[in-house]
Amino acid sequence: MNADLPPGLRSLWDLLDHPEPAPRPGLSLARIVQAAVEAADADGLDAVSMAKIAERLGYTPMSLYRYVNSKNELLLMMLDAVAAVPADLEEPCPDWRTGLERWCDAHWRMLRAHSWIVHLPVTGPPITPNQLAWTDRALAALHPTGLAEADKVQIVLLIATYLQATARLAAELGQSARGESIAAYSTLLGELVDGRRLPALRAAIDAGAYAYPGDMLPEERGLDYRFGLARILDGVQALIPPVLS
Amino acid sequence: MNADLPPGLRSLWDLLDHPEPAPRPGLSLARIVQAAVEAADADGLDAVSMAKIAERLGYTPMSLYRYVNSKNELLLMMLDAVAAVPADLEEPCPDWRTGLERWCDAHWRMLRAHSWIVHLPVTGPPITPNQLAWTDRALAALHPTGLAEADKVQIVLLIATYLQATARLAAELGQSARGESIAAYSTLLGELVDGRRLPALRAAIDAGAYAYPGDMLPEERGLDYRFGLARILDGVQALIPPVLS
DNA sequence: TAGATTCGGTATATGGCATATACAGCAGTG
DNA sequence: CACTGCTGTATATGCCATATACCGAATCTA
Repeated sequence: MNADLPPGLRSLWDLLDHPEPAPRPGLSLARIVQAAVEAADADGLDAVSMAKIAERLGYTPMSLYRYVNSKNELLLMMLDAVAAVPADLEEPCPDWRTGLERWCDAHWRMLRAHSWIVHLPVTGPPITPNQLAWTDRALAALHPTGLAEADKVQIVLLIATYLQATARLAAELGQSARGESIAAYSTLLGELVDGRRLPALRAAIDAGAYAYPGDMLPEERGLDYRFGLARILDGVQALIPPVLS
Repeated sequence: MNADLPPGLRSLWDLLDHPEPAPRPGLSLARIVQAAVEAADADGLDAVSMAKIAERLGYTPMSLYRYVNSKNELLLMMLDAVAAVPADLEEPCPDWRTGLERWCDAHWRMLRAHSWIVHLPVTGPPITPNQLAWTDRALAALHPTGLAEADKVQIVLLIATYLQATARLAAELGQSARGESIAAYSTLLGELVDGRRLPALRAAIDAGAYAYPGDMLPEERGLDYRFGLARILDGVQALIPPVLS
């Protein structure tokens, strides 16, 4: 509309529709990262492109490169911005198991609150400050076990990768709202699986191992990390030499 | 039936019952998938674009769309093409633990032989024929435990996600040849980590938990899945009610 | 056998993407 | 005054997936 408006009037009319261009106190790294995180939280990683973030801030795409060397770097900064370790994890817990469970709970909440994290293109091993802070807290939680440092590191790796992978699966299954998609998944499985070709899987399906009652909340639906975590922690327990009392 | 099968998968499952008609000269689905797998094996997923695969076959980019509905579908087919379950997993193993270890060994070999698998953009929960075949074999391996089907499913999920995540980490760390990059990683950690801020991590580093002796092969270097797997299996063991003899 | 239809492959174009390069205004500073 | 650096912009390159229209040949149909 307003296509043939004389050039001088154009800006006047534009001012009517968009009263204020925008109060722009200037670009900054923090504003860029914040805008990118907001976009990703709302619409997923696809909503994070240099052009879209710049537009959201009222600038041109190239302007972002004054503050960020590449999109990959921006993604890393988004991750770190979102991965602050909550304060209540700081207090040491005498019981290693509940300490680790608390750690997992906090970590899980973070992953689920920003589910784009699990879709980030992988650039390298964990190295951002907050990633290392999470590692540190988990190692601290394992301190009461008296295990060797190398073992503790492996265990933290095990737990962290497990949480991440489970969050990823949960994000995939839960992306259509309200578990609708998980129901579709289980019925789909039921149709596809041939009992002659895949007898064990067929038996599991028939036993209802994939059918979660409809009145469960998504978090209670087997997308939960708790079962797997319990197995892992049992395995860790078995590694700790029994205390002679 | 099969009402809601995603479009890409339909053909994958249909191929099971009606194998491909004839390998005539000219383009074919099999040739496309094969070329794409070769490209990915050699140069990673970045080498898989419609144009590049077409060029590798001596055709124009759009020609591929006669056989494949989208690139995503092609990626799914690549995955399934590469994920055949080896025959020696078919024989049942009376000892569930060694059965699962064999399963993991085979799965790990597949993941490491085609490390692009762990970088595939995630499209949904596992649903291709061969993915389900792997699940079936793992469930079968767990049969001697006598556990509930739902528990077995969770355990398989746990193990599979763990393997995948570990393979992903291994791919990242090992991408520059010969563990050079893992050495760089550990020295980098040593420089970054402040003992006041991250005491537990600092202690682990100082204890050498991240320093792998240079004469180890990459597979023995803590990028191994065996430690974590042993913990998981110990945890599974703890779930099995002891047999009264 | 004539006409229509289908099939395999192609040409071209659209819109998105990250980002290299060059440049314009403006701040301050000598 | 000229100079320098800082911030944001304009433009362009090359890659990407893919929609649409087309073309020749084979195959089917009347």
